[in-house]
Amino acid sequence: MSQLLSKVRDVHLGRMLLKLERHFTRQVLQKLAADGIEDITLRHFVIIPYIDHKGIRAVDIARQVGITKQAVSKLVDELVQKDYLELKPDPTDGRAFLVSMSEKGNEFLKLTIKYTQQVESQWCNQVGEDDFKTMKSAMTTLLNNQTID
Amino acid sequence: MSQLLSKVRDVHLGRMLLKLERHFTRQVLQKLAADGIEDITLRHFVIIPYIDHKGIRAVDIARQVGITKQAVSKLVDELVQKDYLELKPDPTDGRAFLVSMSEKGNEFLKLTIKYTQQVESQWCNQVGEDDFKTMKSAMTTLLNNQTID
DNA sequence: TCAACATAGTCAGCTTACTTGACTAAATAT
DNA sequence: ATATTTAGTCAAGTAAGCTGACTATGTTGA
Repeated sequence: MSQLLSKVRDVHLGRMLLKLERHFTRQVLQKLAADGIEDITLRHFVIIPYIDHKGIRAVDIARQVGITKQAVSKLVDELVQKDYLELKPDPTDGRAFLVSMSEKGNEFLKLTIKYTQQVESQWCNQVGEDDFKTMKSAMTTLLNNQTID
Repeated sequence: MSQLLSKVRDVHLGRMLLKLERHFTRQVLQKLAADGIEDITLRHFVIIPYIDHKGIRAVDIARQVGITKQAVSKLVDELVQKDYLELKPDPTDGRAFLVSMSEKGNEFLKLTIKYTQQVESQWCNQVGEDDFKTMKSAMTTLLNNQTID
């Protein structure tokens, strides 16, 4: 029995993924906080990669991220209030708004990219470049194979 | 700018980890549900690997899992109520209880091990055995390197 | 061409999975 | 023996979503 148990402990991939994600997030947030950015969490960052200069509708963010439009609406609201995002009415649809980056948003984005990359290269050093690349490409394959939202 | 954005989208490891974890969990739960087990979530399963036949105190589970003793207490309560776990007073400490597996708990555990392994081998087939092994060992290294709770 | 349906976004309230804080009772340390 | 720490509980708060009901536009097909 205790052999079974130790198997679970070591092998359980879901748990490993969860722990790693938590750690990754924590590290990036620490770096951001060190720069005085504490009004944003990586939760907000979940929608940021889907926003470009052309503008995107909340519903389209929701679809791509895989969360409800209500959740997106809340995130966008918060980010607009904090001046990271801007809203413009969609000229082609009277119901919709186009979400785009503000000046401040672009600055934040650059910083975040820098920091996520820093954490990644730290991790890369820890496991070696070859293995890190293999890990990431395996993860990419898995993500592409299963239809995730 | 849009190049930067696409970089974030592709590269952001934290997001990949989160999505994969979500998918892994969902798949295992589906298999359990197909067996009629719907009163347990992988949230519960988070503490289960730390429980053995000798018994363990809630506080020690909390320390190892990295959540509060209150959260553990709630999880244990639920699992005791559903008959997966048993509690015995700790003979060496009048304040403490020892948490251990019940019959039903052991059955559930075996099933869960089977299913997590099934999902893993599915994933393994998708990326190839070599890459899968590399991925997992890289993840293990990363988890061991950072002091996670 | 207008009635029927679909879609974008909002508001409200629920849920999950924790957290922090305050407490009791037992153990340990000085 | 008294002070401090520790195990577990109770209560309330919080984060980050969800579902459901709604309004205001937009699209479609009989």
